[in-house]
Amino acid sequence: MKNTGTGAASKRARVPQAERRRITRTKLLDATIESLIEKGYPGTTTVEVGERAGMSRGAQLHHFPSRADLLIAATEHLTRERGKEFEVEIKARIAEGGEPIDTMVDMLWEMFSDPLYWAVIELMVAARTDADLREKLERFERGLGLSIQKGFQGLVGRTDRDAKIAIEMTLYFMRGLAMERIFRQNDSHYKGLVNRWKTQLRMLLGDS
Amino acid sequence: MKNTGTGAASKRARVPQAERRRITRTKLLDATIESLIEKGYPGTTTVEVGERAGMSRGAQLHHFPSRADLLIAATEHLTRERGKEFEVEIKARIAEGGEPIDTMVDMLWEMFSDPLYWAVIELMVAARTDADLREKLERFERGLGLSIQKGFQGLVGRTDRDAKIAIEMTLYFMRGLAMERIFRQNDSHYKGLVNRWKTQLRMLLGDS
DNA sequence: GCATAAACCGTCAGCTCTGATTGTTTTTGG
DNA sequence: CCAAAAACAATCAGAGCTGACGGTTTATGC
Repeated sequence: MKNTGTGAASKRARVPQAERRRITRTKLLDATIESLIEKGYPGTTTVEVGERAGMSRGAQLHHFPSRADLLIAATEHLTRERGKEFEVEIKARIAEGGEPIDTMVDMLWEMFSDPLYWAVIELMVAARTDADLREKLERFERGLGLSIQKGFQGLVGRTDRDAKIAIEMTLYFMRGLAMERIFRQNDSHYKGLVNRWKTQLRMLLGDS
Repeated sequence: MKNTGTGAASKRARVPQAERRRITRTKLLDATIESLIEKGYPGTTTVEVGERAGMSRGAQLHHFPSRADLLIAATEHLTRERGKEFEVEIKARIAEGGEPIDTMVDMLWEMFSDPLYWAVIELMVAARTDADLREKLERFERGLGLSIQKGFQGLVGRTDRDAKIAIEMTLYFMRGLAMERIFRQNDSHYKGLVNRWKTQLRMLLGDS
């Protein structure tokens, strides 16, 4: 679609390097996340990822020289994906007339119960015994945490310590709840607990 | 101390098979847990465990023919260790004059923040993508859950649904909080949150 | 005691995973 | 159009892990 430099007629659509690079890397990183979700951290081998991405060994190693590079890049990939999205989405929902705290809690639970979060958990547990990974993932966690805090502040207009802690506790509760889903897949039960949490959160915020 | 069958004098203390077996297996299982804590699930190889236990390859494979057998046995080991202990311990502490709910929450946090719980988490996450392991670990979780529920019921005399759910929520909160320790090792911060939870729990129980 | 079985030992073959290497195609800059 | 660089391809050697195997020691039942 875009002629750069050369004469008049561009016969076929050449894909620029930068774009090819981006596409291939994305394919590989998506495959990594997918594998983390389905096979877990130990099952996510370089071969497994390569096959999922339909990528040759050479191409893969060209972009990510080692398995560690791949996994670390995967967490950065997650960071980009889940980055600012939260603040925007929550504002949108409130604008549609949702009750702020209910909406907040519901959105968080959607996030924690999303299959994508399994990948985060796999990486998190692996990060415990892997300093490099831990450093990257901490960035992710902190970033997401801040985004959530801001989203919340923007919606109830409270920046005090108690409000912050209330959100923090909410996140911990959600994480613990999310992990229970390893054993039990009873969505309605979880939904019930999440609803109870709304009341809890209101109390934590000193509301009634 | 006990002569079985043979004549009168038992010259030297022969170690009976059953005892040897128990000792060796325990050594191997302890080494497995230890390795899970230090090296994580993927790092817990059969060689690693064998070395930690100071055990030959043959002996190891005699008792646990495969790595999966070892890991599954390790969760059963955990189950035995952490079995009934909770009910007893909590009663003891209350008897010493501890305020029931505070004591309960403190004890739970001690449990979740114990290094041993890292092993549980490693197994839990691995169990998500491993059906055999999941089945065994579910047994562990359920058993522990029941033990905690009973301990709690015995101490406040409530068996209603709300009380049960309050405890359940407490466990989820603790689990999520425990995982945060992968990134931050700020014990006093966690202690503060745990203390706040005590208030939460009282509210959940309809106390004031 | 003695045969049997269980616990224990050390080595090895087979497999898988990783990352290195060499070669080919495609894009870019001049 | 051409040289250089980047993307892609395929094969391969090395390392680590698993589980099998044959052999040794120690306890047990008769």
